[in-house]
Amino acid sequence: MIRVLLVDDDAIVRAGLRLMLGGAPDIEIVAEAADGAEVPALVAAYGPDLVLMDIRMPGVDGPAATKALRAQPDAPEVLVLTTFHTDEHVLRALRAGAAGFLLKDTPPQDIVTAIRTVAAGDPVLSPVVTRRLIVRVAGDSGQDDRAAVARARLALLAEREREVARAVGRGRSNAEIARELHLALPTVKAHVSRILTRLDLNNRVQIALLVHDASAAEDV
Amino acid sequence: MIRVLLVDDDAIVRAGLRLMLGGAPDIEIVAEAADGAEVPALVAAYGPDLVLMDIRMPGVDGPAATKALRAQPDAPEVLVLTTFHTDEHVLRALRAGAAGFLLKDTPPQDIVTAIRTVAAGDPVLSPVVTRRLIVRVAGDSGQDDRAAVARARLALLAEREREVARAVGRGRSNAEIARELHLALPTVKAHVSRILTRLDLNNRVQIALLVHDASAAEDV
DNA sequence: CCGAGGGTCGTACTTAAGTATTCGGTTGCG
DNA sequence: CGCAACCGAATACTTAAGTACGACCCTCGG
Repeated sequence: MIRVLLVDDDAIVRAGLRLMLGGAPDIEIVAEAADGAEVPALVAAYGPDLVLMDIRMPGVDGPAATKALRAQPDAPEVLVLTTFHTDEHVLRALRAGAAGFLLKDTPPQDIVTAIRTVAAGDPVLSPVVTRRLIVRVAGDSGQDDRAAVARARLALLAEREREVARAVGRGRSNAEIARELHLALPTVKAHVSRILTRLDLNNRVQIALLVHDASAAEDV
Repeated sequence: MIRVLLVDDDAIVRAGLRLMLGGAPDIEIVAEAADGAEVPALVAAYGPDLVLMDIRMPGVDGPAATKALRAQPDAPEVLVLTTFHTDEHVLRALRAGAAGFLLKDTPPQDIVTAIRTVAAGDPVLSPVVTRRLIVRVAGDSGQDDRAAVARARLALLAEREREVARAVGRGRSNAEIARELHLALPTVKAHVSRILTRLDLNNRVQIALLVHDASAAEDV
């Protein structure tokens, strides 16, 4: 039996969902809330397996409530069910730790399926949301290559040189680098100079950009 | 009727899929290929609605074939079906333009459903893949904030100053910027100097880093 | 109308960055 | 062993970056 906590400020929506989920024998709505602020107490009281959460609510909204929830150990899974699917909403919800993101126009049967999937620990996203995520990662095209190339280039440097390069990448001046790495100023200059010739760059800004590229985009 | 082209170097896998999809009355396998190189010709000849594509193949592999395909107008949708789901595989496939990415251990019924979904234009991802995508975008946590903060700071600058800042962000020297923006060197220096004081920075490298932060992470 | 802010440029100066060359010590390799 | 690399450092120099002031023009809002 999947124990569900329903969180939506609209009583009509809650009624609709109750009706919709009533047909599923393995799903039970154990409590309801109209505000994210009530969620922690209800979760503590009823220990639901899953929280069906709206995003837009007065007071504590969905993502905020989700974040608070998921910070706890063995928190229930959160399935966000909403009318709004702007980039901001999607991102906030997923970052808050939601395992699913469905639009309210999803067919009832699919919502039931999604609840089972999320309760089982698998993620579920509406097609629109999936498409955006794909576009987002695919939009990074070349990013990975850039990062790989940058890393390969930095690999050409000696250990100490890479340290200096990283410091340059943090926006440090030669003098600061000298202090940080316990070196004399001329030494730092020598390193920077050799980094520039080795990597065929013109100035420290380009070192900084290269270092940044190298540290970006780890892979999916 | 969904017309499918089957692409997999393993004849046994193709036989298995043929059997698996035989039960679906609305799905028809119109052709098969064992190599990505054959795909363009077969697509041209049979005009399938969907290509069920393996990733690892001798010669032209799945992502390469997908990329070639999707470059054409009204190309068929591509559903990648594979045993391997490393980050690299997933990314390459999605970037190549695949609309779906399923693992071969997906239950037959779900594969059939996925084919219908993808043929209808909606994306489909295996839970593992979905989870990675979520982790990836969620992993950017704070990135957005950094980007937003960076953009807000750049917004403090006048239009011309921002242009100079962007040039600095490209690793340009003052002299180069002067040439690019048709300015005198002193003017560029004046701009850079005012950017530094306004944004409370110490040197041009930090301007570059700020510009980079600002241009990162557009939003889903 | 006049001041504020943007944009441009100039001169003059200080400081930081980058180059060149040389040196000494260490470690690893053929 | 001898050579090559890495690491640290020095001196001396050139060039770029950054600061400080002053000046001019333009536009826009009080």
